[in-house]
Amino acid sequence: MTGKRQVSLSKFELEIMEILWKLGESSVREIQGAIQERKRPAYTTVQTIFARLEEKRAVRRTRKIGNAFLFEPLITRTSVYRRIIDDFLDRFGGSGQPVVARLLETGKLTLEDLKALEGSRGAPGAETESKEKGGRRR
Amino acid sequence: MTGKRQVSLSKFELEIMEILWKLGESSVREIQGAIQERKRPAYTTVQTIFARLEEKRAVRRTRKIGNAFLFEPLITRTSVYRRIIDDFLDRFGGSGQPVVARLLETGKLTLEDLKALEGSRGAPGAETESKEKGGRRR
DNA sequence: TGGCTCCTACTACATATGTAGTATTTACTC
DNA sequence: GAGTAAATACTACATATGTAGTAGGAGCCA
Repeated sequence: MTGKRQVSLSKFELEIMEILWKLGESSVREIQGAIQERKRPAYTTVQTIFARLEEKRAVRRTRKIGNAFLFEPLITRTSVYRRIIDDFLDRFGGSGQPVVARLLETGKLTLEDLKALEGSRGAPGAETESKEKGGRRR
Repeated sequence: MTGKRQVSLSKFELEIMEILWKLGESSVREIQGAIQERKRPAYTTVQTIFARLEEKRAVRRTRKIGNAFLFEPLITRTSVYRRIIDDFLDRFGGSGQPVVARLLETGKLTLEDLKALEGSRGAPGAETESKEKGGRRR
């Protein structure tokens, strides 16, 4: 492989990326506006994050509308998830058991989810990537 | 509740705590010695971490042996796990699905684990706390 | 008691991250 | 073309974290 170095995103960077993945090509203003009002940071703060995301090669400028740039993601949500999850699991000595236990405990994961996952297990091509549609609850 | 504020530990701090939970009351030297040689940091580095863990009320000094202090954990492994896992899940909008998918994908979680977890689900008192004995593989 | 060794207390410093201000520049409107 | 609004580019700064050096005190051995 040529480039494709594993980017690691901070919490806030990830939030910005989530919105960008959802909205697609967007301006800083649009992204900022899409953040929940309660936690909406200053415009320049979002801008700073974009600058950092550019450095990390996570996004790039596509074109200019008026005097504002539009950005688009350069990395997939799945690849980022992978990285974060793997990093995370490392901290637990590699076993996912406690994680899943906690997931069930808090209801973040249901038995139906488990069943579904068990079923898809081993089906070639049924990678995480194909599951991105999964409804996100909260 | 009086105190018991949620402590958040950094990656390295957690590693130190893991060793301390395993060995119980220990000196800085013992902890440092227990770290894999390949990644063993300077003695004073471990000491610095202990100072920070003290500030965070995660450990405390018990007594002195020779001119060295002994430390013991003040927080449980489970409570820390809870915190880390919850923080982590927050980043995913709350759904654990992709996490478990990735766990299965990498083999960090087996179908047997899932089955076991499914079984224990709903059994009152069968909280994560009671599972700390679970063998950690790596 | 004089050293030598080991430990503790402090200080230091780079990088990452959250957060935002200021100075310039760019575009559009008259 | 001049004015104004909005973006960009650059700078700044606090906190967290990884990492370790240095100075000075405590114990122990001869």
